[in-house]
Amino acid sequence: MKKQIEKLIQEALKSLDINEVNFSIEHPTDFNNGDYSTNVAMVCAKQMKTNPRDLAEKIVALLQTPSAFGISPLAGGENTLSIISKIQVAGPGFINFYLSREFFANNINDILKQKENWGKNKILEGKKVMVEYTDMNPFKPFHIGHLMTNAIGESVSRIVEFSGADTIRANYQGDVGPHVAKAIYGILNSKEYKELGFKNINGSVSQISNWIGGCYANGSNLMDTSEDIKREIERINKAVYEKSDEEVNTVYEWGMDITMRAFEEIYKILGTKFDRYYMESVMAPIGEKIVKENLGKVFTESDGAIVFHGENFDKKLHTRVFMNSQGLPTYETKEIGLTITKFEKDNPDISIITTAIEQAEYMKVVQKAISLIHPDLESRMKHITHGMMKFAFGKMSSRKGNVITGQSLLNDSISVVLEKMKDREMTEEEKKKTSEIVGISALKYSILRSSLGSDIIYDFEKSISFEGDSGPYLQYTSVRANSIIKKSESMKIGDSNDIPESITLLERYLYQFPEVVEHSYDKLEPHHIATYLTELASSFNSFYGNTQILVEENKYINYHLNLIKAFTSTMKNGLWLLGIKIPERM
RNA sequence: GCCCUUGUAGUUAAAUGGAUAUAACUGCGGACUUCUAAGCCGUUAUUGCAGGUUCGAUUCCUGCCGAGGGCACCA
Repeated sequence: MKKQIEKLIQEALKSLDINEVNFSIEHPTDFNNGDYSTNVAMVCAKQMKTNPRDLAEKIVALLQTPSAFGISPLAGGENTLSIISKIQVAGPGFINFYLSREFFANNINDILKQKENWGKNKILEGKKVMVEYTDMNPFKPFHIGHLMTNAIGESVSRIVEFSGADTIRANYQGDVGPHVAKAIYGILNSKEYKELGFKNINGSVSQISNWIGGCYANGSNLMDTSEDIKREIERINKAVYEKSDEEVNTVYEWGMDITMRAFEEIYKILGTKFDRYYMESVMAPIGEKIVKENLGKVFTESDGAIVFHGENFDKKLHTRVFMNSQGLPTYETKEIGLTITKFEKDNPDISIITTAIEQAEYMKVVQKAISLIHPDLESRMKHITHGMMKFAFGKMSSRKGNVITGQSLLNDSISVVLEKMKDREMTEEEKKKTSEIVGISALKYSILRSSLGSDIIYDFEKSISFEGDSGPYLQYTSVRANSIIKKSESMKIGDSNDIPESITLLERYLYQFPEVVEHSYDKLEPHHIATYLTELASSFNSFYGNTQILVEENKYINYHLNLIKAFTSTMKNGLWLLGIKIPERM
């Protein structure tokens, strides 16, 4: 559509002897100003030494008459042209295009035909895209920061998938390192373990996993209190690497298994299924080899360590250590091992990593080092960063134990939903299932509704909403629409195909869905979809509130039902992109 | 000190350089009693400050102020 309008204007410009101008075609914020609008007259006015309105009038005249370039938009030519009903000059010189009744009616049929493919594009057709997100650390709790990365990463994966790519979801886990040693120290010195060993540690996988998270916090805190404990944790750390202590090995295996299973339970609730799991301990030697091979070329020795002087290649970068002076690989080196592994094994066309913003500068340096070794990878690595989740009263730290776990937040959200549903006539089973779907959507939406840059100050009352601009609002609207369709199936409905003359706001939003998906991919920002769906749902609710659909007097009933079906298709696809499911009832 | 991100109604957010800055929450007021009221309708703006570029700036550039993050052996 946009391209067709652009072509028309290009033709008109050519006949005015204007070439190579960058003009834009966009949707006016106010629908009174048409469905599409272009600023071309303002852009060219100076060059043509005329005022924008006069030029705009001239262009419109060309567009409206069969002309030298042989297209007559209003004459109903082959493809385009019965779709535009009016072209008008307005404001400082905008040319506004109004789409025709016919266009909107055809669009609804189109949506019904395309169903689950409605909104997809082919930008990434034939390409392979890897998206890494969530990046859990075994032995540490799944907290709300991970919830954030997961919601964003999953949505980005789905947007990429909708754009035609073969999508691979990846998760990178810190299976070794000081945090593991601290947790193991905490476990070994817990009352429960000391008395009866593992026999004394009961509960569900997630409960035990929480308990391990507590042990980690204890271990961290104790480390600061005595040199002996610090030395003991260092010993455990070494033992984990070398697998040299039998008791440590046993606790390690047990803890890894439990925490990884607990994560898997949460991924399942959240709707994520990873295709690849990478472990830090495996990536370390791979990265180490690469760093050593490029010593003297990319990396340099300094004070006994191996470093990369980023500032020598880009003054905005800085120096980072890749191998410390004891000869051990740092996180930077592991990142290199990870990146190279990804490209060697899966060879994605694009590799996207999603993390909090604190990793931004670090990642730039590491990616620079990698692209010096493999220049062809530079344009294929993308890093998406998002703000951090914070408490109103300071930074959250799993080391201090003041974290809100993902699970407890989910539970809070779900119980709010249950409270709202207490008077609904549903089985307990259905209530439970529904409250889970709705509770998660409230959380996900609160994360995905805003652009990725800024921090989110976490406040359950304020940030998790169930009304208005919220996930449940979108679900509720879909449920209401579905229930009309369901009811209509058991009714006798005439076969009138009348189409109302006036065009609803709902229709003016519907056809824009594929454009929004494309834009969202282009920016790699899911919030454009969230914003759009809220506008779309709001336009549906207005329509719903002002129109009685399933009544005999409604002569447009078939058209309305198709419109509603087109709406529910769009909502379903759009919410899928946000990782949100729609319940049967709520 | 240098670098990155960020600053929009009382609050939380939106706005590929466009027209009268868009919503939600809160407050106040209202309608229907019908397909789910988690809904609908009405009612509030010096875009942190000062310059610049532009026909046009919340958006781009410069400086200042505030918030968060990063800058050598943590992950």
